[in-house]
Amino acid sequence: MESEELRNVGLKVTTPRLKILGLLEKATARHMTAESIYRQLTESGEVIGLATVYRALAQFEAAGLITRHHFEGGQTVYELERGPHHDHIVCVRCGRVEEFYDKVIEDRQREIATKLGFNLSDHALTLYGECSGPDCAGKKKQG
Amino acid sequence: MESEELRNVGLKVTTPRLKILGLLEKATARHMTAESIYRQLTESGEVIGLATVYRALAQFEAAGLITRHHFEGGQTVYELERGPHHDHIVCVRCGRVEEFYDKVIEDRQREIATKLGFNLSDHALTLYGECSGPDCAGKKKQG
DNA sequence: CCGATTATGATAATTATTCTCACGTGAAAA
DNA sequence: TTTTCACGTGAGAATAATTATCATAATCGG
Ligand SMILES: [Zn+2]
Ligand SMILES: [Zn+2]
Ligand SMILES: [Zn+2]
Ligand SMILES: [Zn+2]
Repeated sequence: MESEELRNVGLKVTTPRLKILGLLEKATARHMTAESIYRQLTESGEVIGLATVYRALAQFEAAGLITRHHFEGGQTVYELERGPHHDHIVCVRCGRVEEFYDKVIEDRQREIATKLGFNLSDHALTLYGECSGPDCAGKKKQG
Repeated sequence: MESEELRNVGLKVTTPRLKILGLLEKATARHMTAESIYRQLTESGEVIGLATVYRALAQFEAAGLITRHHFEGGQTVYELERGPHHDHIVCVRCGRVEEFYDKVIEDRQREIATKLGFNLSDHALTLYGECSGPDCAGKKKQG
């Protein structure tokens, strides 16, 4: 139950928090912006403030329930922190996001940080390119 | 001469552009924000508009003269595109930025993109951690 | 030097996010 | 249950970063 998740991290169980967590669970879109979360909830009849969405997301992130990513183009997305760590590759044409995990890269990062005298605490790796998905395949070389 | 650089990429040689390029050359700080560039120029007596700084930076980036990086904490920095590609490691405490290049990681990225059906065009890799520099060494565990 | 074109500075407008605050709610205690 | 009160919430104001507007000014080929 989502209520448990909230209690486990010391957050009161409130309707807005449950709605937001619930939305993120419905893997409809693993990566959502604060705005899209607000919009989806509002459009489905919920009465919620955008500020509440931002507040909840910040708390969830601090509690480790979700992760935030800054992609180019100014979009900041959030996703549930379920399963192991992974990084992203974003299609610069259609915006599709895929995930990947590469042990070699992860290990190298730690080595590099150590070599430079840093105590690695986090990292952000995002690849950008054109994908071959249905939304992109036919759009080559056109406006 | 910086004027050459501008002409080579098809940009008119203007005072603001020269001042900004010049500032970036004076490796005083390899990584600068639009605001810091504006401030330094203004404080040194130049009359320049912040909008002009943003415009010039965008044009320089489009022309490949400089590169832009989005770091956590909302800071967007620009740096001259001189020498080979590199990524960054940022100290989360003092903000110090170091650069590194790792062939293993660069190669893996390309392989990963290919495997996922993407035509890799760019990537952003930033490591975060605490450094052992002079500004940080003594600040452990204190506010 | 001249004029068409492009750039610039001041400032308004946008966008994304955070803050403020009066009011509402969760949950521990009575 | 009811009480209590710290904490959460919605609406909208306030910030911060970036972009757009526009009248004026500078660039540069002729
Ligand atoms: Zn990773
Ligand atoms: Zn993801
Ligand atoms: Zn790289
Ligand atoms: Zn440091």
